[in-house]
Amino acid sequence: MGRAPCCQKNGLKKGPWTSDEDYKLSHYIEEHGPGNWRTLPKLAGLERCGKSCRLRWTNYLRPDIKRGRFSFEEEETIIRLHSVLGNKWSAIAARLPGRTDNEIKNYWNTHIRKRLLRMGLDPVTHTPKLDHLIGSSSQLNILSNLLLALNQQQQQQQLLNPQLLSIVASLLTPLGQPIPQNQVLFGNNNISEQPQYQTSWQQQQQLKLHCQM
DNA sequence: AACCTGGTCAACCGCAGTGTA
DNA sequence: CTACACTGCGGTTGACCAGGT
Repeated sequence: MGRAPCCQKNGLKKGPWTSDEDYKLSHYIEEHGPGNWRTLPKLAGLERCGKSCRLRWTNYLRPDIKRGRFSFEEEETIIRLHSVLGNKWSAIAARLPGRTDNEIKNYWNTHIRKRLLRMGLDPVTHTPKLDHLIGSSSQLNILSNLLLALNQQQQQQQLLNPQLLSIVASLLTPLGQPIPQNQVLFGNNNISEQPQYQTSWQQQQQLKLHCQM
């Protein structure tokens, strides 16, 4: 339970790695394996702490690391897994061969997070940001996004709040025309074909309340 | 050309979990 | 049971770069 001893004591090097250090580290690990990270730097002739070496190896030098841009499929996988796992970057990385948790975390924070925000989705909950929802002119788009998110969750066999579902269903129902639940939940393509939607203030408040839960 | 701003990402920091003496 | 060592993880930082003014 104790804290790891501070690794920067006694003049150990910090900051960006040189190609010489990279060579020493990867050469040593290829010959001996990582073994004990604490003793590795000394044995490999590096003036770094073990923690720094481990990070450099796992995030950069490991031979099975896939570099370059994330594919569309990878991006979709990250979004889907994040909606289930949250900020469990290592768990997400475990399902994306060749990608590191650090890389995924960076990609999330710099690309995906912003994209979701632009779409009016909360990057934490993957549900519509209700600040946008209330009084927004693009209410229908946001509700569609919510449906999409719910649909994804359902496909992943997650537990859904039935009350939330019924609220969303009612929000998307044309005035005085109840529509079958299946159509709402699985007929995303039909959303744009619905003639007219009205959302009452009470419905919005209800939804807000449920989404905050 | 110089400066500013925002995006990107490698690396660091600190905490928590686990193993062991 | 306790203390310590080691490892792993998530959040944050800061250097670097490109594009805009």
